[in-house]
Amino acid sequence: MAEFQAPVGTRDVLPPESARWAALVARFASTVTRAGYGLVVGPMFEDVGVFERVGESTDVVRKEMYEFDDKGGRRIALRPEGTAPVVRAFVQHRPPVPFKAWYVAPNFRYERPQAGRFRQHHQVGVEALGTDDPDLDVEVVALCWEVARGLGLRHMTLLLNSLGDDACRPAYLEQLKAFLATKELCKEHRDRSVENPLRVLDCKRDECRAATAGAPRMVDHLCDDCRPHFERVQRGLTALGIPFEIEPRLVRGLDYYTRTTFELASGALESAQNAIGGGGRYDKLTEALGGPPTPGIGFGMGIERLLLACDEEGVFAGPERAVDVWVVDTTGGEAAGALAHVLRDAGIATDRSFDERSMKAQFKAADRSGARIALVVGEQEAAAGEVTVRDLGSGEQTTVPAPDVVDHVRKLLGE
RNA sequence: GUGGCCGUAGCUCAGGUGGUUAGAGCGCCAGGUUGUGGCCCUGGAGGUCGGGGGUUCAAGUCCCCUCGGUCACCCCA
Repeated sequence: MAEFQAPVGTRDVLPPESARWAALVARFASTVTRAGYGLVVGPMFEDVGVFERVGESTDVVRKEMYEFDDKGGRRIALRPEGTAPVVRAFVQHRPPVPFKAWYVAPNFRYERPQAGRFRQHHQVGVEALGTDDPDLDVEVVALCWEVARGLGLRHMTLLLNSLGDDACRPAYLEQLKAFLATKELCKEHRDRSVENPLRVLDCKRDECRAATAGAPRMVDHLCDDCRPHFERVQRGLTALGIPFEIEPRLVRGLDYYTRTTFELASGALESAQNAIGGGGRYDKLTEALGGPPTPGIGFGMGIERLLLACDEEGVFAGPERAVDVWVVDTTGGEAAGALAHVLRDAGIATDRSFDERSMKAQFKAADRSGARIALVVGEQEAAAGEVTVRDLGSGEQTTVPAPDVVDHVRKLLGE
């Protein structure tokens, strides 16, 4: 047991697993970039207020934040979620709308780790601000769906709901509150139900589950703005061939959501944590952070959970090899250095052995690396100014003049 | 925050009722093959038995504490 280990709830992602990680991020970036989303890079810690402002009654903010005072006495929190920082940046810089951004960043939540849950986890996500056009909802939800589909995931359920807006939600909340007042709730929500009755719908405990069985549903009380908005989102998704289920209990963990909320659940994950992505519309968030009224919508997807789901479904294995070519040099190693440099300069992924190991050892290393080709520089080749090119799959090899090596390798690699 | 299970080589694990120098497989290194990988054979390196305390003539093995891992509840990616 090493003296120092990664802190509780964190882990190290090393090669070769990290290559899969990088490939996932690249895939995500490609998908959303093609839809006009630009990368936003920001701090991974913020003034505590950025998060407090957006979710006072949520677990994430109430009891899971990593908070501390920095040396200047500022109250800091490691970001527990991705939306508030992007919205804070939007309010600070006021970029032209629609502002469509994507990110990849770590999130921190002080929870007990378990399968698919960490204290530091990583999310890729998008945020789009500046319009409440339901077509944007469709675009954003579709991106989330397509990213997962693109990885090869098939066993997924898209849950959809609408939480209404300022026009219809207050009246609904009163109804819900009145309904819940006659029920026995779990100890957690006995008091909190007044503060935020929606939370009760989300509670998994038996008491609350039973109490909310016949509760009024927000989707049945949407106003004349929200109802057609929600209907258009559904029509749009249907038109794109994206299947979804209306889930009236879907509240999500953060308070800022309005209208559309959604969650992508994996049917392949057997653990309790099966949400691989989630998000929704947050039309009041910019104002809460001191900005001009600006509607927005976004989602986040958990990289760890996406990869877990991929494991379960046996898809998205990641890159097979790290390099295509391995240089074997028994003349001291300088020739390997020179040859590797030339190949790398030509865009061919190349590695080599160090420490003047035996030819046998170098070939073993070549084999283990997964390289398809070994280049051999021994005494004979060095003397003749040649290089032996060996196909590690078939075992066939030929010796060519050193200047022709790159061309030969390219041909063998099928480029 | 609460609870279950588990901590022996880099990894996966053996080590009845406590008793001599703690083992295996895989991996790693070297040799068999003084210019060649995958298969095979041989050898080698590698362990504060998570840590601390206690019981005992004697603790990997029993007791306590602690740290860590894992799974679950709540909630979430």
